[in-house]
Amino acid sequence: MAWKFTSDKPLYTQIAESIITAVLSGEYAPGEQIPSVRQLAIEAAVNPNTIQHAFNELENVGIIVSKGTMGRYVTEDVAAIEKSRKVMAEKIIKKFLADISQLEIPMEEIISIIKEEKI
Amino acid sequence: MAWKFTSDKPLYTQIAESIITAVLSGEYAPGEQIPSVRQLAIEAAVNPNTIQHAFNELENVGIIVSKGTMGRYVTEDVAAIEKSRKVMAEKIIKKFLADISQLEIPMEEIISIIKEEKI
Amino acid sequence: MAWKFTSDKPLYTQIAESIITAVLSGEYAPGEQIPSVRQLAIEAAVNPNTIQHAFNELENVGIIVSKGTMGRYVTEDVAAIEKSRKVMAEKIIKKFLADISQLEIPMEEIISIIKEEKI
Amino acid sequence: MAWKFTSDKPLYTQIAESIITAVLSGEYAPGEQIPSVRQLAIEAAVNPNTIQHAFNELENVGIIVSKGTMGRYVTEDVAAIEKSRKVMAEKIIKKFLADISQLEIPMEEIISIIKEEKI
DNA sequence: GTGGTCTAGACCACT
DNA sequence: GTGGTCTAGACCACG
Repeated sequence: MAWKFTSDKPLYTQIAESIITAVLSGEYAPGEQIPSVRQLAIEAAVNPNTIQHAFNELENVGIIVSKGTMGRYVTEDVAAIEKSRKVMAEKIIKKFLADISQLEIPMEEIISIIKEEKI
Repeated sequence: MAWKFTSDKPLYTQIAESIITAVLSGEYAPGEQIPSVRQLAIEAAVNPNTIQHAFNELENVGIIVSKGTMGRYVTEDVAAIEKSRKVMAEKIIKKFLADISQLEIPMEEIISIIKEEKI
Repeated sequence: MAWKFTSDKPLYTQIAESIITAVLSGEYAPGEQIPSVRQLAIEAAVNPNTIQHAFNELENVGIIVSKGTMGRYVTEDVAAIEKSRKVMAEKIIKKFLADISQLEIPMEEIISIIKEEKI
Repeated sequence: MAWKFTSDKPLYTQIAESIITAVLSGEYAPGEQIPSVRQLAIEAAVNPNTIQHAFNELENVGIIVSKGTMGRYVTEDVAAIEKSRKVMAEKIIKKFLADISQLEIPMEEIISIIKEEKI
């Protein structure tokens, strides 16, 4: 896990996103235990409260589940993970389209720029 | 100008974006005078300082120029406007790609979703 | 007289400076009558008040003298003109040195840049 | 930091310039944390908003960066600092030449005056 | 009436 | 305690 932070988003959001990425990419498998708050806090060199906040977000989304004193685990519900992926994708794409449409640029041009950038 | 605000972004940002849109779409022509701070404040039902803040951002970008007591005007430098459009588009697209790439979704799928949404 | 205005300084200052330049360059000779407020206002396409304001500044500096209903004239006191030139030069240079010294750039470099720019 | 203000320029400009000077002279090192808005406000005996305004200018120039609730820092990008120095120098020199050229004083004389003043 | 600056004071999110 | 946003209200220079 690479812990690099920017300042355009809250820390806890960035941490949550990192973990989501790890789950979606399979780095954290379904049902696998997630490192503890304290351990992650040390790893990422942030305040434990921040990790806690990130975990709360992830539980709300349903990507991780807390088993009380036994720690937190990636949900075993693979469908839930896939659904999260879709929901997030739609959210991001919707925001993107809302933003970009203000610029009055033809759709084909946008797509061609995307393809270029992606190379 | 429709003045509907959300709470996910600062007011002054949303106002600045509205004006940018108006300029890029040609609603405000190059060299045209822009409504005064106080007038926009009333229209948008916000504090004049907030409008001023928005205008400052636009001046930094170079889209509008202040002529002191004679009011504010859309820049006559059409190239500057076009450049702003490009710069902003790249910024938005870059952010989008950074966000979406975390989800590990194949590029073709992303583009097809974009096309669908856009319809 | 070329009447182009920028917005970084008040109009009346720019007009006063234009007239000073005309005097210092000899375009307006010592003792020569200066165009009337109304005439200059039309020429420069500005409000007569603005010209008036500029004239006041110039009278304070002593570069022009009012002869009541007979109009305004460039002072015949050539020494006064020369003195104005020096005073203004020193003022400008002082401000320049104050500004540039903040940047901690060696003097020789500054002078060499000036010489380059001037070419 | 000596907090003496004149009234020919806005407070926030003077504050911004003070900080720039501190950065360019190395008093504030790259990556170093800058005193908080509130603290500077007390030190300089001005309203926090005024400090904030000054900081905004500096962020636009790229000399300082905000890390959200973790405070503001001098940019670690030394090249950015050097670039700012150059850009500002050119701006000041350009303005100076524009001002001084109106007085129709030979270049050599100007330079000699500068050298004298500087002594 | 126009832009611009400044103050005082409040509220919010984040750590 | 940190930055950030917003309001309300005041004052100034300019035309």
